[in-house]
Amino acid sequence: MNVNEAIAIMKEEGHKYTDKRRDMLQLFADESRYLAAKDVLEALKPTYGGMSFDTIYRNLSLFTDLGILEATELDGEKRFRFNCATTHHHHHIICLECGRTSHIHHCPMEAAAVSAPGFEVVDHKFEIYGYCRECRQTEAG
Amino acid sequence: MNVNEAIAIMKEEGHKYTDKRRDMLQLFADESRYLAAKDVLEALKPTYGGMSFDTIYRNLSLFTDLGILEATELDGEKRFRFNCATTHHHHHIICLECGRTSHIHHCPMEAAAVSAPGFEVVDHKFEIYGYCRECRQTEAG
DNA sequence: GATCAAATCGGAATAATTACTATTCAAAAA
DNA sequence: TTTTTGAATAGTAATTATTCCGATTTGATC
Repeated sequence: MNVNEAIAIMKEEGHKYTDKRRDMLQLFADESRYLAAKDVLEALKPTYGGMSFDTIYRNLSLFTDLGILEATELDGEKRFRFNCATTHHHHHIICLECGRTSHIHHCPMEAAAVSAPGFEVVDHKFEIYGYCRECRQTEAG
Repeated sequence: MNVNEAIAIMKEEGHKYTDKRRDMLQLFADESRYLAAKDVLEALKPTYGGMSFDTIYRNLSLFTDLGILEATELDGEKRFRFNCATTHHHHHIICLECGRTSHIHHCPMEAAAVSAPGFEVVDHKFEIYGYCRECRQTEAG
């Protein structure tokens, strides 16, 4: 998934291509980490002074529905990142300080002998939380 | 972990034993599933008409700190359940409808060849979401 | 029973998110 | 290019979950 692919999907599905949508996509492409709604507002404030939260939330929701972004919930707020699992399914190691991520190339779903007969699985989550090397060094310094 | 153990821990740590705390613990012991703050209020409303959310949140937080409850975040709200991982570490299969849980007796942390050198792990989550047999039957019927 | 700190109540404050209406604008048609 | 039209947006109000705070109550200790 890259910005052009995302734009293609968006147009394909009959959604309008606006400056704000382009810049939001570019932001997520540039930052390979989880961002909250307020982070998006903060990042686009220099360009669009009065950008509405409504716009941000609506677009985050749209992009997630279209598979362009993936979402998780951490510390009381929803966070989004560019969907990097389109080529192969994987999970994330997430830094609690900066939101930076690494990949886990092992999906436990395969190994988990699901011991709940009759249970219909619709989703799963495997995430590791902690502090990345960079944040630990900053902290130490 | 059971109610008596929980009460023992609470007293041990110098916290007062109140009717509301006893009933909250009993509620979590009876329901082996994730409950949100409002679920607790709902359940204890017949006994204590005007129970404050402050009381509920404060106690949920206390119990979690003491290791009596474990918490997760789902669909915009924090949810809590009796800590059932005191004997052996495990994860949960969670019904999105009723919150009922089953155990996953396989922790992916052991197998996950963590590919983030320098990363300090502080927590991890492995959860499977879907619909349990009971809720699917209710839905179908 | 008296004392005191902790627990609780009730309501206000905060923060994230969603909803609503008037206005603006991208894209297709003329 | 201009017109048209419905989707997108701004600005603000409403909603929901959670936390905070001063006044009051209560469990545990003496």
